[in-house]
Amino acid sequence: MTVSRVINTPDRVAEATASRVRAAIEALGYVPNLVAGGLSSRRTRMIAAIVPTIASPMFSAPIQSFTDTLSRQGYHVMLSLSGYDGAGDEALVHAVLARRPDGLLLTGARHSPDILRLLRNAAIPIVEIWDATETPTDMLVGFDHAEIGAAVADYLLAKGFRAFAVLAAGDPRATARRLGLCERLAASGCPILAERTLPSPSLIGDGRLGLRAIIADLPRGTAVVCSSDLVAFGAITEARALGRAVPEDLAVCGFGDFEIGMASEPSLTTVSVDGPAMGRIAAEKLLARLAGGTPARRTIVPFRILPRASA
Amino acid sequence: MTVSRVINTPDRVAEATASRVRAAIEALGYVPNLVAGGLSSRRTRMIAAIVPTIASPMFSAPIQSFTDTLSRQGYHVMLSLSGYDGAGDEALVHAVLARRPDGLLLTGARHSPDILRLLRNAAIPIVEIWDATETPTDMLVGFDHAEIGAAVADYLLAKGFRAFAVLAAGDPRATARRLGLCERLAASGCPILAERTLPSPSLIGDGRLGLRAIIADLPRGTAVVCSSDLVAFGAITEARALGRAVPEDLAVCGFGDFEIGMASEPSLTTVSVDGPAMGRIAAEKLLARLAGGTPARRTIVPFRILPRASA
DNA sequence: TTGTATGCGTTATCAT
DNA sequence: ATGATAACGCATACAA
Repeated sequence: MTVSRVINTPDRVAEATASRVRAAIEALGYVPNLVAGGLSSRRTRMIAAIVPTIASPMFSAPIQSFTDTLSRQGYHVMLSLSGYDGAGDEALVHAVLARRPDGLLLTGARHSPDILRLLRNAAIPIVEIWDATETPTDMLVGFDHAEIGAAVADYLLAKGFRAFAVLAAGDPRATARRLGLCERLAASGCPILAERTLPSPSLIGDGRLGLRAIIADLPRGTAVVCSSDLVAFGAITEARALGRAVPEDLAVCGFGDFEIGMASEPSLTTVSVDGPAMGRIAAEKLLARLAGGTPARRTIVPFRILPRASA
Repeated sequence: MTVSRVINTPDRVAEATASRVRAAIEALGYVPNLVAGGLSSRRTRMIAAIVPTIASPMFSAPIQSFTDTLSRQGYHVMLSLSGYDGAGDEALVHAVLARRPDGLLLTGARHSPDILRLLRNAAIPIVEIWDATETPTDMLVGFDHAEIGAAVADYLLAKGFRAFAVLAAGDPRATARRLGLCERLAASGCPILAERTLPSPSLIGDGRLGLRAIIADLPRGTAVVCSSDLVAFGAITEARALGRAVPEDLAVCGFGDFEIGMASEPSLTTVSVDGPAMGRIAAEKLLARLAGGTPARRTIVPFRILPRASA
């Protein structure tokens, strides 16, 4: 018990005793067992995070800052990669909760009833990122993808574009952006000349292949809206390889403000969303709750369209 | 005890009993507590991984496949990001070992004596990646960075280049590649006209800035060797922006075979190392040991130079 | 300031 | 095939 106090609440131990204990700890190479500590105290000081993948900056950036923020407060992050297909999600959540994390980060806010039941029974703080439902499971930090799609439409319409094509991944968030875009374009009477669904996560190569598949249908002056900067970079690369000038002949708009967009030639018009901030805020919400506070249930992070050279 | 058997060794339970137990599990929403299980069995079924960052594909790719491989076998991965400065590494390892992981993945094979003592006392399988020392702490999967540097030198010398510049990050592995390169070039009597140390992890922007800083010193025909494809992509971008043709005027060579190199214009000559394979093999080594086997202590993954358009 | 008793929720082991 | 008992290594609560 005295050893436990030396480690966790050194103030409550006489300095003479504490230094004897520390000497013994050093001599023995003692490493406290947090598994036992977690069982006893019912606090594991561990946070679980479930994201589809870390192979895309869309998730590696928030997870990086999420982990950084939590580890500064003595928490560890258990990372689980769910993929995009949704199969096995319930088993994954079950397995994660079996570790008794003190808190949980989830991607997206739509879950099956079975998963919701698991989450509620777990009775731990949960933060969902990358989405902006009005009714989060617990807490949320994200934004409205449909709104972004509409904003992109408005931007391109204001720039004078009247013909459009879409290269978008099929996951829920990319789909929401696509629908927001298409709805706004339809309301303006503008046609979608071609549309192509890409895999999630989509890479540069998917953008190249996607553009190649539709380019014959795209007259001069078409704006190609892409679901990520990687896709957009691929689309630009392919368009130029096929002799179509960007933006004079084809315009391209991305999403995510990844570093590649700034170095692209021409530089990439895109939507900036602060991924690292999302991860940090998610961590802060969990920490606040674990400290007994009541952080805002719902934080909408700003986005803004970055007009650059490609559209 | 019967519940435990239904969950872990269902074969040893009568089917009638098992189904009653399963019904109760379902009715109660019971989720087993792996913290208690781990304490009792002294197996946490958790593997810890320590890498500098996941913001670079250099590490996110291996970690992705490492995690995938382990989770298929019922293991969870606890991810810790160490940064590159080395400060706090001992505290980090200590904190990680306090969770009693069944195995550990580390980046690199050089550790302080204090850390080595911690690792040995932990008495768990350890696999080090991205390095190729002859004397791994336990197991290792990686390659010899100095050898890669020398191979790049040979390739460029064979292509006829006689003037060189280096844009390399300062971390131990990038440094090893740089030294291997410079040694070989020195042996061939070729000068390094300019050299620039970049931050770790280096991004596209670092490549741009780095090249801009040295470009005045680079005559036509210089080969610029970069410590990653991101740096190389930045260097190409900057060179072209400054009116220097690639590869006719300046040649550029990268490292890592990231996707961006294929889409780059001109396409990027680089060194291909199979990051996902490294992560998978690391996971397989740990799994083999945990299953009582004796996998090879040391696996060297192949690399090869990919001659493309930029050099 | 330090020490003692107890319980956290499992699994290993032995008994039936 | 199932049950009983005793750890596992800490932290909580209380006592001294």
